[in-house]
Amino acid sequence: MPACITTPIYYVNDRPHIGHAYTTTVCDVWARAMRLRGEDVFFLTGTDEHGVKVEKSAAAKGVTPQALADENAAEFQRVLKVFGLSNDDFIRTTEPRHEKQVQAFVKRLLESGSVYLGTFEGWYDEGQEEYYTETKAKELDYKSPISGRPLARATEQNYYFRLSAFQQRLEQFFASNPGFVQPTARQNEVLGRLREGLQDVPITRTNFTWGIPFPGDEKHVIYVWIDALFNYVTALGYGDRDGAFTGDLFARRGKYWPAQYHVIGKEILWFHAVIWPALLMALELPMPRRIHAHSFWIADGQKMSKSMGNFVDLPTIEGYFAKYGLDAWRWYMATQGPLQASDADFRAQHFHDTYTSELVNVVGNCPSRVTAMVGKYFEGKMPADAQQGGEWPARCSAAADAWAKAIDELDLVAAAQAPMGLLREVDAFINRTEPFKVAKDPSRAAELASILAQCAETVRIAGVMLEPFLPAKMAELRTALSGEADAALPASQRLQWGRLAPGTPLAKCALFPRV
RNA sequence: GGCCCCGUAGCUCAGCGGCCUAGAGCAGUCGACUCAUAAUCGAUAAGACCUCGGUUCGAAUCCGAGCGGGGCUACCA
Repeated sequence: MPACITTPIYYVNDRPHIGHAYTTTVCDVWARAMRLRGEDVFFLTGTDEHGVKVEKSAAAKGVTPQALADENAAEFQRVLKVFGLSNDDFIRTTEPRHEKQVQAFVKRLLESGSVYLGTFEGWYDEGQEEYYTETKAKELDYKSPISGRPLARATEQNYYFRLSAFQQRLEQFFASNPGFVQPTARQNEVLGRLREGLQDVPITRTNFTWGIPFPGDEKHVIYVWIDALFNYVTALGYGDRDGAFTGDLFARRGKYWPAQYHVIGKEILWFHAVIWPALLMALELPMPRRIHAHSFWIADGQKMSKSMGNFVDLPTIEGYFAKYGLDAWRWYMATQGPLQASDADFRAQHFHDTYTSELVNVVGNCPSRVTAMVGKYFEGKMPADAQQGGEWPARCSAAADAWAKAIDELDLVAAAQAPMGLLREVDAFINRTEPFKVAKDPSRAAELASILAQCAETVRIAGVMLEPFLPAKMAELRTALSGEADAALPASQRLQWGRLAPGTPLAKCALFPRV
C-alpha cells in the first residue's frame, strides 16, 4: 500500500534551526526505512510563505514578499540538501499549483455551506493592524503595546469555516480511531478541548494582501493556516478534481493520500488534529491515518530562546556535522529526540557520550573486530559456515520483525534497538567463543570459519536495519562487505540469512572515529 | 479557575488492569580477555519508588490531600 509521510511546511519568516531539522529527520528515517522495505513512499515537506508576518518583514527589508519568500525558501531547500534529506517533493504555498487548488477547495467549501460570510468584532491596534483577543487586550490594558494608543473596537467582515458543525462527527471519529493522535498525552489534550465545544473560525483576512485571494471576493485573502494545511493534498493533486485543472498530478500521486503520518510539533496540534480533519470532512476527503505530535528540544535544561543564547541554530548544527559527521547527528536526533510526550534535553556532553558508547563502541567497533579477524585468519574472504548460521538466523529474523514493527509505529528508538541488540550479541558471542584463540589451533579451522561467518553475516544484517538512521556510514559498511549491489534490493531479501557467499571479499572497516 | 501529564538509582528513563526481594541504558567500581576504534565481555555497588493519609493480607502501582515541574484552555465585563 502506498504510504505518505509529511512534515509541517516551514514558515519562511523563520530561519532553519533544530526544530525543523528534528521533524524532518524523523520523517526521513521513517521514509528511508519504508523504502528499504520496498514500500511505495511519498515524503513531503515544504514552505509556508503567506501571511502578514512575511508581508511586514519584506516591507521592513524593502523587498517584495515574494522576493523574501524566494530567498528563505531557497535557504530551506539548501539546508535539506546539506542534511541529505530524502523528501520526494518540496511544496511552496506560493506556487500556482498550490494556490489554484486551495481556491478550488475554498470554493467548494463555500458552495457546500461550510464557509459563510460573518462579522468579526474585536480589539484592533491600528498601528499594528492586528486584532487582540479579549484576554490579551485586557492584559494590555486596552492600549497598544507598541504605540500606547488605545485599542479600537472594530468590526470586520470575514469568511468563517463552520467548525462547530463538525463537533459530533469529530467526536465520533476520535472514538472510533483511538490512537489517531499520538502520543496519548497529546490526544487527551485534544479531547479535552473538544469537549469544551467548537466555535466557527474565520478563514480570511482583509487587513493585508499577502495571501491567496478568496475566490469571488478578492479583497479577502485566505488565512495562512488554512492555506498551509491544504499543502498535504495539493502536493498530491487533490484540488485537481474540481475539473478546472488537468488531473495529471492527481493521476500520479493521488494514491498517496491519506497520509500515514503527519509528523508535527506539539504547538500546532489543534490545527492538525481538529481543524484539518474538519476541513477534510467538509470536503468529503479521507482522513489522515495518524497525527504524531512530538515535543520540543530544550538545551542544557532550559527552554531554547534567542535571548538566552542557547538556541541550537544552523551554525551550531553544522558544528556538530563537522565534529561528528552527519550520520551521528541523525542518530542523536532519531534515538534521543523528543518523539514522545516529554521534551528532550540537548546537551553537548550527552551528544558526545551517545556518539561514543553507541556509534564508536558498538556500531563502529563490532564490524571492525569482525572484519579484522576475517582479514587476519581468512585473507579477507568470507569463510564458509558448515553450521548454516547456528542460532543466528533465528535471532536475526526476530530482530528484523521487531524492527519492522517499530517502524510501523514510528518508534525510532525501538527500531534502532533491534540492530543494536544484534551487534551487542555478536560482541558477547565473540568473547564467549574466543575465535582469536580458536585460530591458534589448526585442527579447529572449521569452527573458526563458522564463528566468523556467523558474525559477519549478522553484522551485514544489522547494517541493513541501521541504514535508515546512518545512510552514509552503512553504505561504507556495505562497500566493505562487497554488497554495493544490494542497495537496490528490498529488505525482505536483504534481511535473509546467507547473502554473504563464502569467498566474498570483506574489507576491514572503521566507521566511526573516536572523537 | 477548569482539564490533563509528570515526579522511580549520579544522569535519561521503563515498570503503574496490585505480590517488586524495584529494573534498563549511560556514568562508577571490580574482574576477565586481547580479535577490535584503551574497544569488548562478565560481575558489582547505588534508590525514603516526591510527602502525608487511606483502601488492602499485600501498593512504586488504587484512592484523597499536599508539595514540585510541565502542558492545554478559560475567566472573575
